[in-house]
Amino acid sequence: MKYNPGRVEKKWQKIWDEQKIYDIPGKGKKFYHLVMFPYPSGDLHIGHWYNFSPADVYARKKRMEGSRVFSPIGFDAFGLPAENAAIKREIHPETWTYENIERMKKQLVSMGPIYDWSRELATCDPKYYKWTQWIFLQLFKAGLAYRKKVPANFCPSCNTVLANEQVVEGECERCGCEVLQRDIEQWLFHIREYVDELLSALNDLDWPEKTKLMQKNWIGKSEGVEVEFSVGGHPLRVFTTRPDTLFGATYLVISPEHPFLDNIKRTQVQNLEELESYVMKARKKSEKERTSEDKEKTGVRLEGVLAVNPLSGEEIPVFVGDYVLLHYGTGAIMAVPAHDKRDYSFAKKHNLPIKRVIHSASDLPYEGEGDLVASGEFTGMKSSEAKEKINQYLEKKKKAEKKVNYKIRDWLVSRQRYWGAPIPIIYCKNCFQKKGREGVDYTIFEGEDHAIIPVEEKDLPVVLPYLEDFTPSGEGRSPLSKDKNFTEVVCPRCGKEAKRETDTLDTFVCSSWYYLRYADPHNDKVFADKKNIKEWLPVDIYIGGAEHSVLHLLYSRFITKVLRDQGHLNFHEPFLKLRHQGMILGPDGQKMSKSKGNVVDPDKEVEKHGADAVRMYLCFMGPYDQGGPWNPRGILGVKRFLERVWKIKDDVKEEENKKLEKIMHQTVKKVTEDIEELRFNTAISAMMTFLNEAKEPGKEQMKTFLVLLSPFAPHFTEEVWSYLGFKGSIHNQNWPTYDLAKTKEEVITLVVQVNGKVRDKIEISATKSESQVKKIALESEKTKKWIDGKKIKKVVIIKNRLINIVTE
RNA sequence: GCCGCGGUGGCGGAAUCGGUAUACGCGACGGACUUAAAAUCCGUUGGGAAAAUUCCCUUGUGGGUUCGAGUCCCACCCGCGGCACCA
Repeated sequence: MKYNPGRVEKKWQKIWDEQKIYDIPGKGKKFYHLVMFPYPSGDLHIGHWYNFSPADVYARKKRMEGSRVFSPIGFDAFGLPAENAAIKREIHPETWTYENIERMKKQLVSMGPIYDWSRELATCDPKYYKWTQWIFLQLFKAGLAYRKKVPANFCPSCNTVLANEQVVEGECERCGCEVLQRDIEQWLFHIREYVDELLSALNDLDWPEKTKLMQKNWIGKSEGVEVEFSVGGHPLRVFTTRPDTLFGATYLVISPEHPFLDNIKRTQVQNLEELESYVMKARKKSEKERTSEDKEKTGVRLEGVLAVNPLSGEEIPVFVGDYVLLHYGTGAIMAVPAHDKRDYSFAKKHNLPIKRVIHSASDLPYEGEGDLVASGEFTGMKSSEAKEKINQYLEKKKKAEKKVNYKIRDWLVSRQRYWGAPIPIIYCKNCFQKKGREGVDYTIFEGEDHAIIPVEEKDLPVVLPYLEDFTPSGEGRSPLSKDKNFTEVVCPRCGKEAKRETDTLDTFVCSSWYYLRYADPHNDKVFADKKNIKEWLPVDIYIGGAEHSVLHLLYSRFITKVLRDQGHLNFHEPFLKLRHQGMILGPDGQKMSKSKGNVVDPDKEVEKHGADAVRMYLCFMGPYDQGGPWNPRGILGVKRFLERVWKIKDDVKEEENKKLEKIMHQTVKKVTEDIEELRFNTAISAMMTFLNEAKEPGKEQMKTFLVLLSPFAPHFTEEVWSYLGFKGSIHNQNWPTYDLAKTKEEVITLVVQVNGKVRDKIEISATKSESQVKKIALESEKTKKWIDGKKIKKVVIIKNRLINIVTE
């Protein structure tokens, strides 16, 4: 009879659940095994399966090796798609989200994973986001959360702030209106405070080098100098990493938003109209447009304004150009067209002088270092020396200061949206009037000065009200601003009328600490009890997509460090070991998408072949971190493999099959090592090789083989296990061990090479000495033919593998 | 443009420290079983020459190091991912 996965899988899932066989045992070394929790977007797709099922193989093997494996799951449940679905399909975001969670849970169960459902969480649950809000308050109290005007994409027709994703080619995705950049008072986290540690601590992490490098580049530390120019009589600082090229600075460029412009605009700039229209235009462009390589670098010269180079005393023109960004460096640059390609193309376009100050044989622009030319008293020095000397010279004159700049910006955490955790802040006009600007945090809210009052911890959570109408409010405010019951509150400080913050938190805040909550998900006194944190954290292995290499992983590291500094945690890094899975492509080798019609539906595959076959095929198709195309026929290979195991269960003999002893030990070794390194594909091929040899296995051999297979095909192996009358659940067996001595071959194939070319292969005993090997090789008829009277120059012997005879 | 990763049969891929290239699987071809087909089982399967023993070629391209290179070095070509006027 053929194996019937549909019936068998459901049967065992029910039994495992009833008997709670995956409950964490009391003994053993703790092992926190984490997968990136899914966003409940609708259905579990094949990418989720690719993250979760090979990860589950790993967890199961660790468990059988005796670790207390903790493998929780939950849902990253706040976010924009819920709101979009709500508006499109007239279903409340909450209903939509929870319906999706229910469906996805069933699909997750169908994979047969060992998840501990008693610890399931969803970030949109008030019991969860109470602590997200609490974490916000910790940052606020530590001075790490602050308000600032930040430009946002704004659609003037919908009157709403748009996410980057909602801006399509500079237009609003809903109404097609041109999107503007508009400054809005928003909340930010001061992640820059932690950059040095975020950077240096990367070294100790067992993460892919690629991911570490991406974080490093994202932080983007660069050491340089701020140099003061005199512009129209006013001091203006520029940041440069190349003070050695100062003599080559032929103009300055200032960012269009730079407040410095106010100093000189009215009094000195002769082409004010041109300038203002340029600034207006620049404000419409997104940062991407401004900074795109293929777009021309635009700018407007400030007529009537000159800058004085502090080193050469030379007077040079000044431009406003949108390729200079306000938030990086000082928002102004000295342009050295001979030695910077962006300045070079700008200079070419505006016909500005290009002055070489670094000697090199190559064409301009030359961005490397070298000997200085045409640089006054610094001429002839090397770049490195000139940097020092020029710094010293300018520092003495108080015209320069060493500075470290970072590319990373502070973390913008407020969102003008409904489906998120409300920011636990109250704005009080009365408190501001009473205390004034001294001794109180204040901000502009609804156009007036207000004191910023954090919600009292005892009043958490600030519950997201159930709105019927969650369309944007207009004026770029969150839909929450329309609910007076929510916005109108009593100030916890003075007891007078006050207003609630209506922005919600970025979902990255919610997902930056969920791995802590799993340790103690039902606690309503603290975010997680210290004892539980100590029991499980930090995470021993974290498995998920490479698309989170920067944001999620960096934010989680930051929050961990903040909570540590507030005395709530005593470790430094949340994820000790990190691994990424690759991406599953459609059968055509393209990214899966509905429009291409190449989407693989895991539910259908499970129905056709069984969850075990899907799990195994995902493991087998290629290296885990590379992913690859789904081949609908490929899954038949692993399915046939399982069918063949199903057949040999009836050929199992009481006695051991001596012929299988060596390959058995080899297979145990290979599968054990490969799973540890997440090389699931080669682990499976080793089991296939074993099965190809294994006719009439002994009872113990069959047991061992089934246990090796059980992490991959948990339902199937449990069924065979029980069919053969073995006791208990296969999943509570110990992981098999092997004897290294018994994996060794007694007879090896000696490869005989003459001058590096294989000329013969001879079966010999592995115990032969080097001189015996040499004798055998030289006596071979096939070898003799190639040596044939030539003088032997050299013989190289690699033990138990190869001999290379080198002739004249 | 910069950074990172990769390029091996018809296809997915394997190959420890530089030591038998193409394991394992898919597909294809031939055979067994069957009235037939599916399923299953057995065999063949990198390319070329030859009746055959056998020989030559082959890991994107071209060079190099080495007794020996898929693996190391240099240059180039192609594909994928990330970042991007970052001064």
